[in-house]
Amino acid sequence: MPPAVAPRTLSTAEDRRESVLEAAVPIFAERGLLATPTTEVAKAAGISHAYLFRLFPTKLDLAVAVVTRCHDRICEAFSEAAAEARRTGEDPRRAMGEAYFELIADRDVLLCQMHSFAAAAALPEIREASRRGFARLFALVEREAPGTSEEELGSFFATGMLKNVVTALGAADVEERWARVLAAHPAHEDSC
Amino acid sequence: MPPAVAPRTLSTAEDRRESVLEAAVPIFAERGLLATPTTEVAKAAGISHAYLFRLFPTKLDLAVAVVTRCHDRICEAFSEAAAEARRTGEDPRRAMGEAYFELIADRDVLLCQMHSFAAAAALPEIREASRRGFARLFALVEREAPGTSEEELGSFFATGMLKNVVTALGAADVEERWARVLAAHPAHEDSC
DNA sequence: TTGACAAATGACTGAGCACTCACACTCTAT
DNA sequence: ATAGAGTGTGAGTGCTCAGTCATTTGTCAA
Repeated sequence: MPPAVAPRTLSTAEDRRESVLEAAVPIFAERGLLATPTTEVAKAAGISHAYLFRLFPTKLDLAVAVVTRCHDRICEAFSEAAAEARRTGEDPRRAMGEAYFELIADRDVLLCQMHSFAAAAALPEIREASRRGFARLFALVEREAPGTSEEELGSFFATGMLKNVVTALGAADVEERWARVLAAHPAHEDSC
Repeated sequence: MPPAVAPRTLSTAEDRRESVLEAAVPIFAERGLLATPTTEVAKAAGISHAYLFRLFPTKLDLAVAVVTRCHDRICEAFSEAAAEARRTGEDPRRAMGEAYFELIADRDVLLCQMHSFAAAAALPEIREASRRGFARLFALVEREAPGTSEEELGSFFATGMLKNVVTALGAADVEERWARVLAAHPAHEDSC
């Protein structure tokens, strides 16, 4: 609503879109961006299938919104962790890493993100959304942890991507050497 | 072929399965394990849809075979690179990293792998196949690059997972700082 | 030749799915 | 009251797709 004319409450349609996204994230996480039926999203959001398409004209529009929402959540978690670290004098980079690990523990955000990366190659709209998300995240880390070298930034994101896979595979439940070693990484927790 | 009984040529059905897998990898790479229609796989493999289901009883069976095939390819590339490095006196770990980077350049194997990781959470059969693949790969690296510390193993695989995402997002085509920095990682190329 | 078995297919089926349309209902401003 | 805009839905429509079945074709041994 660009003009300041309306002093009234938020548009209900906008609220609906919000709650639909909230409901959609775990569903897309399960089956992926293409294989998730919109009927299930509508059911989970408690609205009719027809109305879902009034709110999001196509399934792809919905998928893009879901991916963007996931990146929003990660950015949010990083910001909060960094602010907290600044307050307590902790290392902000490490705080963000830990916040990420906590965030992906519930797997919904994690899996949406992984599905979006995998689908990015085939769907330009998803690719753009994923790139935007990564760019925002990268800028945020650089801003909140100033003085981090390019080398360290690379390691930071590499570790995050490994955590993604390790979590998606449920390595914590596997009693094998590869799972133990990779789940424990990084073990050092200081510079080299 | 475990028993030495049959001195005759390979079963033709087995050959077909091979060529179907070969054709299926790029197709699953595009749309993912769930959203790829079996009709397209059959068409690409040059067989009827009906016969596809004789060769692979369900779509999930086919998907598991495709995932396994991708891990086979990676293992193969690693083995060859390590053997070559042993011959020339190069660092085998670095050789394997480079071989991986070359392998995923064509994206088919890469994308199948990423789709499988994302789908692993929801599909137990895919999860098992992915874990098996990761386990094989890990063991291979440990065997071919003996003396590698757990820390280094973690970094090795973390870098690989970052390369996956960077490649899937086509970061090489993006003129932004995040893309440049992450695509360049790791820049050091020696121990710390 | 024939019998037997494996390879292979065309033509279905039944379910699910993205998306639409005509039609309510519910506000609020006049 | 009532018009008009926005919220919301039931009932489709036409298509796609996983999986099946009856049948044909190819191969080879006796």
